Amino acid sequence: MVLSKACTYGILASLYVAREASRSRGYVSIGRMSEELNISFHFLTKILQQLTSAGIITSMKGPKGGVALRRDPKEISLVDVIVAIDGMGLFTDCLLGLPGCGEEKPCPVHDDWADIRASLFQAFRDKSLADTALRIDELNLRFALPTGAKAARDNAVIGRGRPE
Amino acid sequence: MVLSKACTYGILASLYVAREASRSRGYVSIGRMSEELNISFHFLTKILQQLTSAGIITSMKGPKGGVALRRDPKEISLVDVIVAIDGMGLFTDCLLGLPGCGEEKPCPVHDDWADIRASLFQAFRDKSLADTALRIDELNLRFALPTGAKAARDNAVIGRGRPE
DNA sequence: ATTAATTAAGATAAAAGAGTCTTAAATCAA
DNA sequence: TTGATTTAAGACTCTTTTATCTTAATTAAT
Ligand code: SF4
Ligand code: SF4
Repeated sequence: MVLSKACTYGILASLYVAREASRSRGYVSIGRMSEELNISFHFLTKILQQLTSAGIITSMKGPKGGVALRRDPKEISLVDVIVAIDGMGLFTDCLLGLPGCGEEKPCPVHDDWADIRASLFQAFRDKSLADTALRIDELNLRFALPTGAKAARDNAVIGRGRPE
Repeated sequence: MVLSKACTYGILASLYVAREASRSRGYVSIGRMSEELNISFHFLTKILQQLTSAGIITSMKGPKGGVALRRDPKEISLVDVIVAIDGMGLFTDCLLGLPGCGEEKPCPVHDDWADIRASLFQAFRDKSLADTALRIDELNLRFALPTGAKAARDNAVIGRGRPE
C-alpha cells in the first residue's frame, strides 16, 4: 500500500474538516466525523492527534469541542498531511530498500523511480485541502468509506445539503 | 512502503539469478544467494517458491540444485516479479482506498495518481531482468543489502570478479 | 542402498500495523 | 459546583507481515 491506512484516513478527515470549515464556523466533532466517514472513532482520534502535534489542526475539549484547521485550507497541502502521518519516506525512500543509494551509485531503477516519486510529491504538494475539498463539492463526489449496509445508507452521496 | 519487503527481496533475487545465469550455467543455490544478498535463507526460500509457482523460475532439489530462470531474462520484466509477489494492487488500487472508484466518479487525486501509477507500471514493464542486471554490471553497482559488520565486509561491491 | 545436499512445506515466533477499550483531563452549561 | 460532553493518552487486542525453525521430500554422488 502506498499510503498507510492511517494516512488515507487522515487525508479524508482533513478534507472533511476543510469542507465543514467553509460552511459553518467552529470546531468539528470527531464523533460526528467518524460516523460520517465511517472510520473507527478511537482510531481517527489518534490520527487527528498526530495532525494536531504536527500543527495542522487544533483541538478543543468539552461540549462544542472538536478539531479545526490551524491554517487557511488554501495553505495546507496534501503533502503536509501525508508527511505528518507517514513521514517523508514515500518521497525519499529507495524503492528497493538499498541503503545509502543516491545519484552517485544509483540502483538500476533509480532514474524512473526518482522521476515518479518527484511527480508524486509535486502532485500532492500542489493540491491544497481547499482545492481538493472544493472539487469534491463541484463533482458531487462521494467521500466516506462505505462498509456494510449502514454505510450504504449513510454514505450514499455526501456533498449535497444534509439535514440539520 | 511501495513494495513489500518480500517483493524487493524477490526483485533482488531475480536480478541475482539473472546475473549468475549469464556467466555460469546451472542452478543457483538459494543458500549462497541468501548469504550474498544478506537475506534470511528461509524467508528467501519462501519468496522464491512464489516465483516458482508464478512460473518465473524453476527449482531443483538435491546437490547441484537451486533455482534458475524459467524464461529468457530478456523476456522477464520487473512487473512480472512484482505482480507475482505483491499482486497487481500497486497498479490498480485506489490511492485513498475508496472502493468502486474510477473514471466516472473519480476522487480528487484521481487524475494525478492514475498518471503516476501508469508511469510506474510502464517503467517496470519496460525493464527486463536482463537489462537491469546488465546495468548493474556496467555501472559496477552494489547489489546486496548491507547490514552489520559482516555485511560491510561481504557486500562491499558486487559486480567485480569474485574468488572461486 | 546410503549419504549428503538442497528445496518444499508447514508450524511457530516476533514485529509492525490497525483497531478497540478504558481512564483521565479539559471545557461548557446549568 | 456539578454533570455532561468531548478530546488526550495509554493499555490492550487482532491481523498481517516478516522472519525463524523443524521436518519432509527430492536429487546427486559414492
Ligand atoms: S531508485 Fe534510487 S533511491 Fe531507489 S533503490 Fe535505486 S538508487 Fe536507491
Ligand atoms: S485516484 Fe482514482 S483510484 Fe485513486 S481514490 Fe481517486 S478515484 Fe479512486
